[in-house]
Amino acid sequence: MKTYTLDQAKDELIGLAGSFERDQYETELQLELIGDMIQKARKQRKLTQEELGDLVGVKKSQISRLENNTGNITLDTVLKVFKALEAKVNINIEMLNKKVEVV
Amino acid sequence: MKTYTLDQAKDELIGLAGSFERDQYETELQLELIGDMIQKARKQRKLTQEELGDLVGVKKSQISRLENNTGNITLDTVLKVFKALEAKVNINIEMLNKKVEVV
DNA sequence: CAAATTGTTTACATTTAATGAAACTTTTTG
DNA sequence: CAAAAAGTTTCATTAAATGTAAACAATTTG
Repeated sequence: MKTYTLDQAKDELIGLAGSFERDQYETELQLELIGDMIQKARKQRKLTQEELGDLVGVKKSQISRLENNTGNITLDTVLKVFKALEAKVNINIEMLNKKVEVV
Repeated sequence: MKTYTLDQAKDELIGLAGSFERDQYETELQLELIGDMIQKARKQRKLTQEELGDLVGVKKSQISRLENNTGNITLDTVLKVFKALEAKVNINIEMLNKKVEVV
């Protein structure tokens, strides 16, 4: 596998490895985690990288790169991949410390 | 302003325009909406595009492009901008129709 | 209304994401 | 273990994101 940080996150966010108690993964958006979420979703679908690649319309090598957080993925790519995985992507923006001027 | 679709979304997702009842915006991730979320957050902070640009480290023209959904933003940029806006970005992946093979 | 501020668009350069092909590595299977 | 399958990495190319500056346009203000 890869780094420990990812595994920690996975355990915490997705439940124990191997179990499918949840079908919804939520976390703070981080570049390093998006690839992992792709991989997790792909494995849940029991697809190989090549199969997912076929669904998305790219080669398996590209899927590998996306999963391994090479570079800096674009939103378009995120959406394409999760659409192929029949997953819905939600985003949530939380404003911190309400410094809003009350005019 | 821009298109009606965005306004509809805003009304539905963020509450009536002008009111700040919510400080959290959540929606299905769409390329066309991310720019709007940036703009909404920026305005909530009472910042001009130039000021936000300074915080992020880019020119105001770039902020404009991001808000107007020119192109296809990268996750890195998404994170940079919302960090400057002191906002937390959460992402949520929801697996649809559980086609998971039960091995 | 005129000036100032704010936001948009364009032109051009630079960087980088996306991608395929093929070699290479790792894992799985029989 | 050997073959097959799955995954990773390298090399090269293309397209697009990003950056800056400057010209424009729109909005706000006095």
